[in-house]
Amino acid sequence: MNDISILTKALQHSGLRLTPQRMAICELLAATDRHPTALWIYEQLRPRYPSLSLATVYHTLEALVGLGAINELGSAGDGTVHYDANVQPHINLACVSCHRVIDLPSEHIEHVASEVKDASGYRLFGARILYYGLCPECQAKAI
Amino acid sequence: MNDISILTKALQHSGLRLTPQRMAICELLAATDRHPTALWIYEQLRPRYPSLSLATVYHTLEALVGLGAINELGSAGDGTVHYDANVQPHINLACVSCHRVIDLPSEHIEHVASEVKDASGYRLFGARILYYGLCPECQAKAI
DNA sequence: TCTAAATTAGTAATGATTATAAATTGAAAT
DNA sequence: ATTTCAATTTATAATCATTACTAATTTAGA
Ligand SMILES: [Mn+2]
Ligand SMILES: [Mn+2]
Ligand SMILES: [Zn+2]
Ligand SMILES: [Zn+2]
Repeated sequence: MNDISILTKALQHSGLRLTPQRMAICELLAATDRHPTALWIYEQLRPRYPSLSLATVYHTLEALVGLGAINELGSAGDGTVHYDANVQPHINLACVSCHRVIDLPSEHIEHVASEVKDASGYRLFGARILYYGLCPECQAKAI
Repeated sequence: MNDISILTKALQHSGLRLTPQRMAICELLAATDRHPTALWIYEQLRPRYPSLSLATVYHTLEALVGLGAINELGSAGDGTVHYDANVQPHINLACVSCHRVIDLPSEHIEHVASEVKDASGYRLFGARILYYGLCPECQAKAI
């Protein structure tokens, strides 16, 4: 869904090695429109990389967040951190019942992003633009 | 900084009792422009309420989040959840070094909020509009 | 090939949060 | 006023996502 080279180049440019494990994590992050957790990534890759460690997944995600290559969205009602490989300004919608996170494109949020970049004085690493509630499916179930 | 009656009325209207502990937590939330954690609230109130339990603080915050009376912003680089009693649309800036969260008013984000409310199809509880990075003071220290 | 630093894997430790259960409170109903 | 009963609080234990640690492995460069 996103460009894997953004992720891999971020790692390489910062002097970090592009190991097979990191490459696989970047591939997965770039290919999915989900907003994965460390555990989900680990479980997806385990069949192909049986020796992969969950600690490696956490380390890689931490590195990518520090480089601004992915965003750390936080919990979706499930107590675990969700990540977003799409760092283009957009809105995320989290359902606190089914714990899914989806995207909602928005022109307004692009203005917000440049507003913050220009006026905050902060050195920005990432953004957490997320509304939480009940998705239409889970609303229907709840009735 | 905010209106305490919004918080207390939310509790009462939902059938929850307005106990002294809950009242004190709401007062603190409404009075501060910090974005407190459960532990900070607990430590602030302990002198006045020596018997207060940290569990009660967590329960009250959970209830207020469920009612949409406060927002759950997530971590500011410190691994603990920060809350925001100001649910009016605005931008939050978190410093991952000093773990402070400040507000940045924005007209654009108000448009985003109504956009999401009208077009998402979600029943919304709250928002997490937060940019993270290094504040000007921590940038200066880092040099 | 040799060397040293980076990385990984495996496991232990941490600590924020949640669960549990007994004690307390408080709003009715009698 | 007393009783009743559910809600709430407190204290403590349990959970579990994440981080820390260490030995083994990999890899880039000399
Ligand atoms: Mn997204
Ligand atoms: Mn705020
Ligand atoms: Zn849902
Ligand atoms: Zn700072």
